[in-house]
Parts: sequence; C-alpha cells; structure tokens
Amino acid sequence: MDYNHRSIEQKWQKFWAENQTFKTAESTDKPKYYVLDMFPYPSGAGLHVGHPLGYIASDIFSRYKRLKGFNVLHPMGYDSFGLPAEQYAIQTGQHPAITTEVNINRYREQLDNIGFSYDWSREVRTSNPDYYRWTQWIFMQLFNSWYNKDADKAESIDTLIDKFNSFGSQGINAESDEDVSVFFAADWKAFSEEEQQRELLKYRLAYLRESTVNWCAALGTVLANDEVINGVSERGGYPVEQKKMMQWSMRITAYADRLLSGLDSVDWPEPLVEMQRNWIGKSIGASVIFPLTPKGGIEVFTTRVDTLFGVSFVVLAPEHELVEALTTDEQRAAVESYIEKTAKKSELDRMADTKTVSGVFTGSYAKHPITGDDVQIWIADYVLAGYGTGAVMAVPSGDQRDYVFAKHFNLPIIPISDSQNIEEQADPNKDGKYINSDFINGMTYKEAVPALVAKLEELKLGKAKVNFRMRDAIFGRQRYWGEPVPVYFKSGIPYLIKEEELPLLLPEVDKYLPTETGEPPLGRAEGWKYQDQYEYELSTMPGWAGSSWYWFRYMDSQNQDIFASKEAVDYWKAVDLYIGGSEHATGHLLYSRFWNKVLKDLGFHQEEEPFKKLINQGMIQGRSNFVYRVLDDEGKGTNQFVSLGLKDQYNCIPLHVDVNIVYNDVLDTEKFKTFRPDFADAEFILENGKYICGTEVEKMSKSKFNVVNPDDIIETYGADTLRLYEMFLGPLEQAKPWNTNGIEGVYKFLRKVWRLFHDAEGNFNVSEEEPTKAEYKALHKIIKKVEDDIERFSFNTSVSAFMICVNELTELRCNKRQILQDLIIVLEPYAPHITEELWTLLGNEAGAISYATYPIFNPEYLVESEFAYPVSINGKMKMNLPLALDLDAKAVEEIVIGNTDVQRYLDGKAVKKLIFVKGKIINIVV
RNA sequence: GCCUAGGUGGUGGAACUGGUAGACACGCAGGACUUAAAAUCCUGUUCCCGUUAAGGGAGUGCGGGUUCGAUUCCCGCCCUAGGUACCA
Repeated sequence: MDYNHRSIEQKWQKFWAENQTFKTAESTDKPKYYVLDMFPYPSGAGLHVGHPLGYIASDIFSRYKRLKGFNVLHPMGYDSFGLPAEQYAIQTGQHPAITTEVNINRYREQLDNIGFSYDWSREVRTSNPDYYRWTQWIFMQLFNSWYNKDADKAESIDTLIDKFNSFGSQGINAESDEDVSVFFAADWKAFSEEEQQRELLKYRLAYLRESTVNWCAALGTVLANDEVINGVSERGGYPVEQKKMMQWSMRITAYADRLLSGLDSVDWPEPLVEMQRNWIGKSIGASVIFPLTPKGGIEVFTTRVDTLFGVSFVVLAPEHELVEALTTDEQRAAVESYIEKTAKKSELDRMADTKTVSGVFTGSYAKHPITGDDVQIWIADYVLAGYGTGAVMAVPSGDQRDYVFAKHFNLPIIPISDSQNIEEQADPNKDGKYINSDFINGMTYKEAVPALVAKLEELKLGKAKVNFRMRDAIFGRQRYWGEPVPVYFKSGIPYLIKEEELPLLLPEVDKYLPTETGEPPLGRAEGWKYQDQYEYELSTMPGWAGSSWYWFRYMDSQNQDIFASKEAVDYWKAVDLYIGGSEHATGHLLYSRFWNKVLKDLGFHQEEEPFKKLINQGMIQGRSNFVYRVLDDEGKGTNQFVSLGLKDQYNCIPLHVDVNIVYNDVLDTEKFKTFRPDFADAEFILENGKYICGTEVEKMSKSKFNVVNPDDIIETYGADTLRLYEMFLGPLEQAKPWNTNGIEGVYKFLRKVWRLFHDAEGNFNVSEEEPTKAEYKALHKIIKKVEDDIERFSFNTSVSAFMICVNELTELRCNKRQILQDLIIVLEPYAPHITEELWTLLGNEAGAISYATYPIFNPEYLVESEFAYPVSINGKMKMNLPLALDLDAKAVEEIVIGNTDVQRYLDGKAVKKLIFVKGKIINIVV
C-alpha cells in the first residue's frame, strides 16, 4: 500500500484521543518543562493557515522535549470572552455563550486535524464560570492590596489599616492616588466607615477613580487606546469622544520599576523588550517649581536639571489648568484663539505638523527658582498635557525644539557649556564645564546635578523625580460578554462580595445593548441585586482580565478550592517557553507580568516573571491571485481574460480570483468558469497554453479570496505535510506570505520515507542487517542537525536536512531497522502521524514514541574520509589537497614544498604562513 | 525623527562563532519508463563571455575600511517591514 495520509492520520488522532496519550502526569521525577501557546479567541471565521504556525512550532518543541526526557506541560484553551460574540448577539439575539461554544467546537476540530500533542484534560475557557470565578477571586486580591514602597511589594490592605490605626498617615510610603489625606491615628478612628473606605480606595491596587476614557456612543462602551484608531473605533469605525467616568483601574504604575527591571532577566526577542521599555517610558530627572507672584508656581519635569540656567522661557500645554489665570488682558484674544485652534486639530494633524512652530505668549512671567529672574510664560501645542506636569522649562541651547521655538519668536538663547556649539542648532552634550550658570559654573555634569538638586530641595522648589509614561490601566468595560466584577455598592462605596459567593455569574439579559438610561447591558438584568438590595457593579472586566493569569490554571485546571494548588505552582513554576504574536507586546504580556508579580507578592507563588523565554512567530500574510479582465471600448468588462504576460497589450482590470483554483500561479480555467455565474462562458487569452495569474501580498481575508483553510491542505496532503511545510516556509519569527508553491516537495519527501521501508508491492519491509558506515553517517548527521536546530528554533533548516538525509538513504537503498528506529524518533516532532505508523510497523508499542529515548549523536560517524578538501592560496580558491596531507603544521609545510602539484600553484614562492581552521589547512599565504 | 529586524538566483530560502556563496525545495528545460496520463526516476538550471566544451570574468542593496580571506566584522548611505512618537 502506498503512503495514505488520510487513513494513517485519522487512525492515530483517534488513538491518541482515546488513550489520552499526551496527558501530563501530575508529578514525576523527570525535570519539568512548560510550553505554552497564546490561546486563541475563537472567532466565527475559524482557523486559517496562518494561525497554526506558532502552534506547530510549540508542538515540535514539546514533543522534542518529551523525547529528551522532560515532563512536558503543553496545554491549550480559549480566550472566549470578547466583543465579536457580543456584536453577533446584538445583531441576532443569540446568546454569546452559544456562539462561543459553536466556534470553540469548530476550532477544536481544526486543531485536532493537525495532530497536536495537547493535554486537553487541562483545557481552559475564560468565559466558563469555573474559570472566571478565579479571575474574580484575583480581582478581590487586588482590591484587598496596597503597594508598600518600603517593602517594595504589594501587601494586604489590613497592614495599611493597622498602620492607620497606630500612626495615622504618618510614614506611609505607598503607591496611591495624588489626593490622599493627611491624618493622625485618632482622626482615622474618628472617621466614619464611609470616610475610611473612601480613603482606602486611594491605596488599593484595584480601585475606582474618575478617569477620562474613550467613550464610543455607538458601541455603548469604553475603548482602550489601541482600540481607537484615528479617532474612530477599531471595530465598526464609529466616532469616539473623551468622557469622564468612574472607572475601575489597576495600579500597574506601582510596578513600573519592577516591570522594567524584570525585562533584564527574561529571554525575549529584543524588539519586544524594547517595545515594553518604551511603553513603560521611564525617565530619570527632577521636578522644578518656577514660582509665580504673588503665590503658587509652575511645576515642570526635566531630565536635564543641569541646564536650569539656560532656561529662557517656560511653556505650558494649551490645556494646562493655569493658562486661564496667567493670561493677561492684552494677550487674552491671542491665547484663546490659539487654544481653540489646537482643540480643533486632530491628533493626526498634530502629528503631521511637527515642522510648524506655533505658540503664544501669555503675557505673564514666572521667577527663575534660583536667580529669581523673570521668565516668560508661553503656551504651545508641542507640550502635551498628558505627560509629566504638562509644562516644560525651555532651554534653547540644549533642546532642539526649544531652539527652533526661540529662533522663531526671537527669544534669548543662552549657552551654558564651554563645549557647546549652538550656531546652527541646539547642542545637548554633557561633556564640558558650565558657563553662565551661577554657582555651578566650572562644574562638570556629574558634579552639577547633585549640587542643583540639593539646592532646589533646600529652597523647596524642586527634587529628584522619576517619571513614567505608562498610565494605570482602566479595568471596566460597559459590555455584557465579560467577567462580572464581584463588587456591590452600599452608600456609593464599593464592597467585595464574600469569597464563598463566587462565582458571581453573568446574569441573563433581554438585549445585549446599554440601557435606555445609558447604563451598561448588565443594568438590564432583572432583579439582579446583592442580597436583594445592593446594586452590583454593572461594568464587566476587560478582555485582558482572563488572559492575565491563565497559565496558572493549566497547572491545576480542575481545582475547586484555589486557582492552582501550591504543589502544582511549586512544581511547574513559570512558563519555560511561550510562543505567540508580537501584537500582544504592550497589552497581554505587560498585564500578565503585572498580575504575576501581585500574586507573587501576596505569597501565592515564587516566580517574579511568568514567561522565561518568548518567541514571536511571524504573521503569515495572504498571497492574492489576480486575473485580468479585458475591457471594451466603453470601459465595460468583457468575458475575455488575458494572461499576466500579455496584459500590457490590452486594456484590462485586475480581479481577485480564489487562490484555491490556482496552482503555482496557473489558473484552472474550468474551475474558474464555475467560480462566479457571470464567468461561465469566459474566454482566455493564454500564453504558452497556460493562463498565468498575477500575485500580490496582502492580509489574509475573505474579501480578497486568499484565505487558505488548513483543512483543505490536510485533505489533499495530510497534516504531517502541513506541519513540515509551515516550518519549511521560512524562519519562524519572520513574516511571510502563504503560498502553496513548494508544498509538493514536502509531500514527496514523506512519500519517499514511506517507500524506502516498503517493497514494490507496498508491504512493510525492513532489513535486520547491521547498517553500513555511510548509513550511520546519514543518520547521525540528521540527529545532530535537528537537535541543534530545535534548540535555536531554526525549524526550517531541519526540514531541508530531513530531505537530504532521506535522499542519501534512498541512494544507499537503506531500509535497515536500526536506521529507521532512530530516524522515526528524530522525525516524530515534525511529522507525528507517519512516524507513529512506522513505529508500530516496527513492532513497538503504539503511542509510546514519547517514552523513547532521543538517539545520541556519535561524532565518530561524521569523521571525514580520505577525500580531498579545498585549500586556498592567498585567499583565492586554487586546489584540493588530499586528506593525507592533513597533518600537523610542520609536516604540512614540508610536504607542501615537496609536492609538485602544490608547487605549480605556488609559482615557486616561499610559504609565509599556513592558516588552520579546526586543525585543517584552509589557506596558504605566499 | 527614534528603536528593532531585514535587503542573497525566476521564487521560498541556506551558509551555526569570517573559510569553496546559492544547501534544500519550488518552478523551468531536457530525458527515461508508459499506448497515454498520473506517479516515479535521471540530467541541467546565479549572471555574462565562450559553438556543446575546456576555460575565464562578475556577483550577497550602494560606497568605503579591516583581513591571506567578508553575505558575516567596522564606518557612511539607500531601501523595506514592524513598533513608537513634539515624552521635556
């Protein structure tokens, strides 16, 4: 029988499922290894051929690690709360839970077709009450915690209450809201319950605060910044406005420093680390106050406090709260018109317009904090209200934007360093000694900064300060299909429900839209009250809630008493390898690290970082095909279609054509006639008897007819071919377009493997003879290559190496049992079905490859034979030396001189130097 | 602008710490088997010159440099992709 992928793959997928072959043991004496995929959102469209790329890579790695003797945890689940199911519910009335269930079943079917080695007994679904119960529980932990900066960790809110009871707010060093009160212990005890709770809320890691949010009226919900694109919603393109709302927030800024320093301890791709660093945006500097008369002052943040004496003016953001008060009557008209102009500019305009210098003088002056000189106060839109204090001190000699601004408005430019050259532009160097700088004149940068900070602190006009770009994360969504927040309100104060009342189930509603009064959809749930009287929180949690801790649940997914038992967490610790797309760099990956740290601080586990090694798989783009429809004189489409090479001779327009009826860019013209009814009588202008289609790389989407479903590939070529081919396509981390052009080669490879160990009649046929040296060499080459490749995630070159290996074995007509047995083990991670079949044909126990031992590479088999090897003379390739000459340096020199063949190349010149690489002469310098 | 990754045949890509550039695969061309097709196998395939050939020359985005030797290291520039943005 020839290689029949269909029956082989179905047989083994069934066997693995029935025998739970890949169920992970709870505990074992093997070392553990945790391989995790970013779990998918189960969308209605199903998987396309791009989705499994990362899953295949992680599956190869998992299977490889099992063979290497590790106890591997390799689970899968679904991030099943989300907007698409809710949108569908709004349109059709179908409950999102039903939609989600249907989609998950479809995903599962498609995943199973590919032959993954997931332990499905550990599956999680974030929308499942058994799961979101623990998401709610973690929310409670966050609510019940505060960040103690002295201990540099989160602690139970009870320790804060104890401090308030004993010392009041004295000596509390916490991450908190800006507006915390100052009180003594006696005051605290005298506070009403309501006052106490309001104060505590300012310290909690999950807290309620009025924040400006992106409100989308059409969707009736708040959107994250990255869900808003150019002022409209990413989904649907509805207008978005800024609105103040009471919102749940997460005090992620408390962890800014740890989130930053933790990046040094993880093995992540550099671009991704860089993205997180930028996102956190730490700047070390100082805050400085420029006093106003008669009282008050403008606080600015600067990273270059040493340039303080170069300040020639101060700039406020147009939205800054002091602008109104500082504007003099003469300047009022100009200032107001400027503010109005800025407000009209969209963010896009402001971005595009970085070249134009604009700003207005307010008419007022501040005092320089040290010299007391008058400093003009300006407003300009290059200063952002949302960053720092919304005000900057302008140092034209040291900052290019300030320089351009000063030139434009004829403001003074004061050089402050003897090493500055400010003829043409600002010079921010820190190398020289200061001039024009009062008491720091003659100092270096290193001396000046502490001196200035000390002086400012003495004057109470400034201090060293660290500023972060990152903001606290808003944690509420005005949506239905998310986790309910386990909170109710009494006198407007949020209280947690009791732990034993979890899960707080998502209530049924009649419609999935906001209420008539603008409340979130949960407001529609009839009689949904805590203890029949208190209003529940009506927002649900955002999409990232459930995904911020899911790797813990896989460790112990059935546990009813805790999110994961201590034993499970202590055993599995952190994820050793995490594979997913880079689009989650500043969302999921940051929030997950945050929750992980909180849970660590609260003593639930020991790991500071959740994902030790991370690989980003590149996106697989679509590769669209085009046909060219000839137009008539009036510009209307005819039923003639011209092949790519001839299209320039005609007036024609490109049309997307379904990539599934195109093979190697050659159109199947018969299938094309049934593609659309109006193509039924299509005529073709061919080249060389073929219709060649044009191509273009685009995103994979239905409307472009370039979606390739993995099921179709599997039907034609099988899952093993799909797995190998997706790896063969190129480096894992690189984005690449999908095309089926090379898949035949991979399919041929598998058939060759099959035929090598079957006779002409199709019967399994192995020889019991001892393999020859050449056969061992072919085998051990692949053992070494695959091991090296997998360890550095270079899967594509392994596939090539397999092909070479099998070509060599075919050449040698090698069907030896010993060779096959080891070849199966090495190939199994890539092509698990065909190897499982051959494994059992050899008489081994079914489903037991993962207990096999990975063959040990023996370098002796790879020792070069007596063949000649190349040597260059003066770096130019000249000749081959027989291996017999490969002796030590001295001997070679003698032989070289005496060898007539060599002498011919050397033109009688003396040998100056012999270059050796790995004990071999590689080059002769004459 | 800044950060990151990359630029190699008709195509996808290989070359791991500098050592015969183009592995492997697709495609293409020719051939074998076959009544024929499919399947399979063999040969060739970077470009240019050379009648096939022997042989020679150029060649890894561009221009320099280091080295006996550079796709690889260094400097400058161009282009592409992703991220980020008037961040003080």
